[in-house]
Amino acid sequence: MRLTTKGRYAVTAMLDLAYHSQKHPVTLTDIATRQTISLSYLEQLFARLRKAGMVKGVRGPGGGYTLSRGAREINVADIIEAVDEPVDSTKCGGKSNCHNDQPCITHDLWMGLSEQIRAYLKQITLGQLLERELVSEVAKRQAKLSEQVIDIQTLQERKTA
Amino acid sequence: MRLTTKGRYAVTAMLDLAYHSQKHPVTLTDIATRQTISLSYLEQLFARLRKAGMVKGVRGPGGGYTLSRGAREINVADIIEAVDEPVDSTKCGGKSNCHNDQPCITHDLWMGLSEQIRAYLKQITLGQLLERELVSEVAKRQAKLSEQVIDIQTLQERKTA
DNA sequence: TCAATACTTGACTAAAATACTGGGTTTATT
DNA sequence: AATAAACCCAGTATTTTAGTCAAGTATTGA
Repeated sequence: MRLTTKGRYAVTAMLDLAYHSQKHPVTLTDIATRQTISLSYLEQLFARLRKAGMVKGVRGPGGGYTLSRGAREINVADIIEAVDEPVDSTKCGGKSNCHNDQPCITHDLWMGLSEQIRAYLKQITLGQLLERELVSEVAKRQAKLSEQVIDIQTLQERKTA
Repeated sequence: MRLTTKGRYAVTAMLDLAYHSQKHPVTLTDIATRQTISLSYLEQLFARLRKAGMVKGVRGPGGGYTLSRGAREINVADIIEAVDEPVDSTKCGGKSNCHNDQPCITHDLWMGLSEQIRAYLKQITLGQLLERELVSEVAKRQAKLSEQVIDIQTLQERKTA
């Protein structure tokens, strides 16, 4: 899970879209001027968001983009993953030479942390952000999270086994 | 708060250091070979980490780097912020033209989210990662977090006031 | 002292990602 | 038909990443 300006652009644009596309589709030109993002860059981002099934394009005059689901069904992690290139970050992936090795331990530690962040962003939806329920909503789900979350200790034990 | 490969390198290297520098200082050459990171790149990263006061360099034969504090006193957010360029991400900063404006609302929404992530990573220390207490430790602090966390609603109200 | 060790600094560079420009084509509305 | 919009590419400037190279400086052990 990376967190770059690209992801920020995507989330910002999706927030703008969610906010304005209640009745009519919203054109990328509108979002571009409101959020001061270049139109063509938005086109690139929305091409990916469309492929990921998060937005629907409506062609022709009066067209634009709408969310393909409710704002409450779209979470931040999915938006970021849709526009970001999938990062391998494995560096040892399936290689057998990296076995019970030091690099792999710290690698697993990072992976576990990264997974935590992803799980965290997965709980936060556009709807929550717009409705400003973020704090309470997230707080409510934290108990659940601590059980769902990837168990690093298990990962470690698999490695040394 | 960005989350890039650069930050990952830094955290990985710091984990390696925390793990190995219990008795003697650890040379960057050792970390470089263990974690397969180029020595000179590590030098760049550790120059920043040293300036941030997170590590101490020990010169001369038998020298190397050690943590300047206990592993439990060093959190992941600080490591990442030490090596990453400070991202402005304001885009409207102190400009008065961005007042009660649409861009600023979504901007604030993103800032609030970003702050949440930072607060989250701030709770996670090298010590926890090494001791594999991550899941339970974090779970314990979640109740506190929900109160400390930045209140987006307040931010919004300041804006429209 | 002297030499080995290791940190420090800076300039430079290749590669990748980011952000953007500009040209189109297609589709649907009026 | 004219227009407004999505959609599609090819290219490109900028920035960041990750690394190389080279010439230092400081410290310690023998």
